[in-house]
Parts: sequence; structure tokens; C-alpha cells
Amino acid sequence: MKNIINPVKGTRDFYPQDKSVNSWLYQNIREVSESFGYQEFDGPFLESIDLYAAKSGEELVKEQSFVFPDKSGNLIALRPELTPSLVRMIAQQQQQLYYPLRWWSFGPFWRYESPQKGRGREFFQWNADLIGVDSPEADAEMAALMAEFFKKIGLSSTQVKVFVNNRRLIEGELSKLDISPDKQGKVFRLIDRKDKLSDKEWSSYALKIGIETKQFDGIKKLLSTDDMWKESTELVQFFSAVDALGVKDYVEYSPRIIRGLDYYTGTVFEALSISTDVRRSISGGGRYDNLLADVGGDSLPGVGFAMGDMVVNVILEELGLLPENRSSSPAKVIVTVFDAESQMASYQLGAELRQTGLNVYSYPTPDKLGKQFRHADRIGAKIAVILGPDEISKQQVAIKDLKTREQVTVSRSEAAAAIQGILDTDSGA
RNA sequence: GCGAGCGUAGCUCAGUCGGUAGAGUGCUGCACUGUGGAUGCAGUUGUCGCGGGUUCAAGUCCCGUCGCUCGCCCCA
Repeated sequence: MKNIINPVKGTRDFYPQDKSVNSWLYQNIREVSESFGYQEFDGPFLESIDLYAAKSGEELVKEQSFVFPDKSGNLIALRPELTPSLVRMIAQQQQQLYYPLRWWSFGPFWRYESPQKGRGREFFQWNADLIGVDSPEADAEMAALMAEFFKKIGLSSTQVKVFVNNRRLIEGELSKLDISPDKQGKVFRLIDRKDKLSDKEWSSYALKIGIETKQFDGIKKLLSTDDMWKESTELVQFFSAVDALGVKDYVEYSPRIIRGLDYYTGTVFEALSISTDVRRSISGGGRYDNLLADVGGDSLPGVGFAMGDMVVNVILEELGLLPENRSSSPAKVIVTVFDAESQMASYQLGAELRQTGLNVYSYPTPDKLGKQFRHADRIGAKIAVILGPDEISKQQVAIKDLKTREQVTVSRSEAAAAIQGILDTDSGA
């Protein structure tokens, strides 16, 4: 390795086998989103820093965004999240859109953070939002969307779970413990860290934010009450909708899910792996009923989530669920070049076969047939076509099945059909 | 921002007490001039991350630096 410029820290190179995973995720996301009637949309990758200053967490803008001045001196950010763009787009056309709005998106985002397993500085994110409905059933649809996606990519309900809680429920419980609303934000952070800190560290964190012993005991009791959702009519409705949507197995109540972001107002959810030691959350979201009004639009309720691609990749890899055949050529047919004299005839044959709809890889130079077969095998081709002097003189082509090593010679006009026939039996077997 | 570990061939890595730079794999050729994956033989690949220091001698020890990885913080 000499004189190769390092890639930018935290970015990934998508070699074909990696890009195929990315495309596969995109495809599955598209199919699941569309199956629920969501429409694809996208915002710009570059946004004015002001867009994020309005509402995103201070830290996300100041510490974790790529920001640079353009030639006129305006501060531009590489988007660290999609929600502000989404909210702006809706506010801009608020009177012209039909509600509820079901929108989804999949694209790149950037955050200036320290790269490690399951986290980079450049990542892809799936966003799905349901705008204009304030109901537990809408929340349930979000959970179902996530669950159906997991099902589709091969993650079972014993491998991943969508954990759900409700902030209004917890706020009410905290008030019963005489924890004032202005302190509840800090308690949310405390709850958020329950599984990340040791018991000792967690206790001392509680002390630090001014929680009394009695209140602390109450909080601990809250966090171990797994059927508290029954106290919340919202969650009762939510779970009955989840049941109706057929994803009960994937969705579970957890008093410990609270989410870090401030703008969530009701139901919150987070998908986690329960079968690997990957602690990082796969996806997260919740209800945000004030967001649009906060940005200057008319009040409009919404619920949504985001899922990064990196944690999903780690989990799929650890469970051995990544799609296979990732580095093979999209062409399953290779046309060999017998010698320099016949190369143009081979090229012509390749073009002819392509016209019939086949993906055809033309070997680019005359070479030993053995070498060409070896190459064909390595790129994952199934069939090699040979056009030597004998075939040319008889208006024929030789078709070789690389797997069975069987070879047939057919007239040129029948070649495409013969190839298609072999491909069909292969894929059937 | 803080902490730990690792940088040796295209790739994965070994390298003992400081004493000639290695293996596997890959790649190329040949056995095999109209037919591949096996096997055998031959060949090929190096700023040992970079800079300095100690030493007769440094891949190895010391200092610095850069890069990568993994944690913490935070989050997708």
C-alpha cells in the first residue's frame, strides 16, 4: 500500500458485494413502505445550518454536523437527519397536501462522530413518517412497518423486537412521585441510561441529578413494571391495533424505552437486537405532535422513525443472514473470443443475444479458451458461448453449461432460445 | 473530547532472546495450441505506516507522529 490517499474517516467504500447489500436493503425498504401505501420522497443533502438550529438538539448541530461555508459565506450543513427537511417541505405546501401523509425515504446522512462498530460518519437511513393523524393506531402502523421489514429481511421476532413506551404515561407516573415537570427531562435521560450503566454508576447518576431515595425507589419500581401499559388507554389501543396488524410477536412494552430526543410527545419506540450482543439500537422513533408548529407551520400531529443501515448490517452479518451471491456478474452468459479474426463475429453475437433480453458479457480479447472459462466461472457466469471457425462456417454456435460441463451446438438462430432454456432449468434446480 | 489495542506482500497473518524478510492465499506461466475449477512444478509481490533515538546490529526496544479498529460520550 503506497501513495494511496486515505478515504475520509468514517466513510465506507461500497465494493460491488457491499453495494449489493445496500441495494437489497433499499429494495426491501421500498417494498415494505409501498405495501403500506407510503410514497417515496427526498430532501436535499445540503441544507442551511439555520434549518437545524431551529429544533434539532443543540449537540447534533454544533458537535455532530459537517458544516462549511459556501463561496458566499453562508453556512451549509451536510444533512445529519431528515426530519427538519421533511417538516420544512410540509410547511411550505401545507395547504396543498392531502392528509394523512405517508412518506418514506432512503438516503445518505452525515454526522461528525467517532466511527466504531455499527456507526460511521456517513450512513444510510430509512425514514418513514405518518403526518396528520393523532391516534394510537397510527403509532401502531409505524411499529408494524418496522416489524414487517424485519420479517422481510429474515429477522425473526426471537432475534429483534420493537420496544414501546409512552412519554405521557411515564410523565404521569413521575408526577405521582412528586418529580416536577422541569426535572422529568433529566429523569428521562436517567431512564435512557439504565441498561448502559452499572447499578452503582446508575445510582450515583440519580443522586447527581437530585433524585431523593424515595423517588429513586419509585423509579426503579416503574422500570420493572412490565405491564404498566395497561394504565395507558393510548397504549391499550396501540397494542390492540398491533394485534390486528398481525405483528404482536415483534412488539413489546418496555418501561425503559424513553428516547433521547426532546421533541417526542407520546408513544416512543426503538428496535433492538435480542439475539446478538449488539447494544446499539437498530431504529427509533415516536410521536411528535408539536414539531410542525415549532417550525412555524400550522399545528399538525405526526409520528415517524428512522433506521440506520449500519447496525442492521452488523446484526445480519452476525446472524449469517446477509444475501448471498453478492459478487457475481449480472450477466449469466459470456461470449468467448476464439481468435482475433473472429472477435467481431463474437461481438456481433453478443449484441444479437442482448437484443433478445439476455444479459451478456463479451470477453474483451482473444485468449485461450481455458482462461476464458476460468474467468467466466469467477464472475459467476452460468453459460459460455463459443464461436470458433467451425461454428462460423456452419452458421452455428456452441453453448456450454459451465456447471454440468455439457456442451451443445445449435444453429445460430436457435441460440438465444437454447441459452434461455438452460438458464431456466438451472434456476429451477 | 477521553481510553485501549493494532499497523509486516494485492488479501489474511506469522516473525522466538534485538542477529540474512516469512507462510498461506491470490496472481502469471507451464504440464494442457478448440474447453475452466483438481493436482504438480516454476515465477511474482515489501518504504516492515512515517520520523527520530538506543545499539556493532531494530520488523522487534524507547520517544514522537499519522492511520485503522474497538470502547466511553452521544446517537441511526
